[in-house]
Amino acid sequence: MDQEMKVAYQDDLDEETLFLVSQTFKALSDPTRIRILNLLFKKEYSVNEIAETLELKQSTVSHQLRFLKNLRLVKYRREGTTLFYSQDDEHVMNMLKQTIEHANHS
Amino acid sequence: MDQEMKVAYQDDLDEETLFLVSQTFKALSDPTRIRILNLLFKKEYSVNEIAETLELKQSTVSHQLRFLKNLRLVKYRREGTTLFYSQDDEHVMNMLKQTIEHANHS
DNA sequence: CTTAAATATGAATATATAATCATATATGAA
DNA sequence: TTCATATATGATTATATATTCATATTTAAG
Repeated sequence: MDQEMKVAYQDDLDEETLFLVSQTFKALSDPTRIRILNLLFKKEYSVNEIAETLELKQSTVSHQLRFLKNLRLVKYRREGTTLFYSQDDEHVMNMLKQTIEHANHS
Repeated sequence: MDQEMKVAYQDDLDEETLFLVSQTFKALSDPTRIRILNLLFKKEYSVNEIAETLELKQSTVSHQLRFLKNLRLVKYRREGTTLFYSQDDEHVMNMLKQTIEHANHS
């Protein structure tokens, strides 16, 4: 490896890490997604239940769930025509919980 | 308080919390800001040092530092015409460090 | 095979965001 | 005061994002 590249990168992050980290935090940077994940702390919810509870359009919830699903932050199980979504990443959910608590008593 | 409002809000977050939490994560959702904060793990840097190290425009760095400063994630001290920026939020920096490590061995 | 219910999807739109350029401001030295 | 250096700021532009509407798809029931 070239000496100059080493120097240039020694205090910087590689692209893959940067992408993964930024995507993870981006998932938690939108109020709607935070509200959805906050629901999923306690139990699983169907798409419609989330929409009703949070007073959001069904399509809004579905789009955001797809986003969260792609990042493997949520998973679902099917029961007939109903899909029950639940959390699927302990690390991220813990960060969210911590930050909510941090924000609450500040 | 109205019964209906209670019901609507019981599993939801209040607006202020939601704003604080989303802003915090938004700060960490941009690759450029992540790279800047990643530098500040080790030591303080001037604006120009950050720009040179990360090969960014001076104005880009300055804009992003203002963003991070507004959220009190960084602070600075002056030495002549030079401003040295450093980290100013342990909780957020720990989250970032954890997530970088998590991303690195995955 | 039709229908109803639940969910997903695509297109459109409005808004937010990041980077850049040009320039302003601030500090200290001469 | 003049100048050089470091940093900040405002305006512009390009891109990304979230929401919405309309409609498609999927599943199970009848």
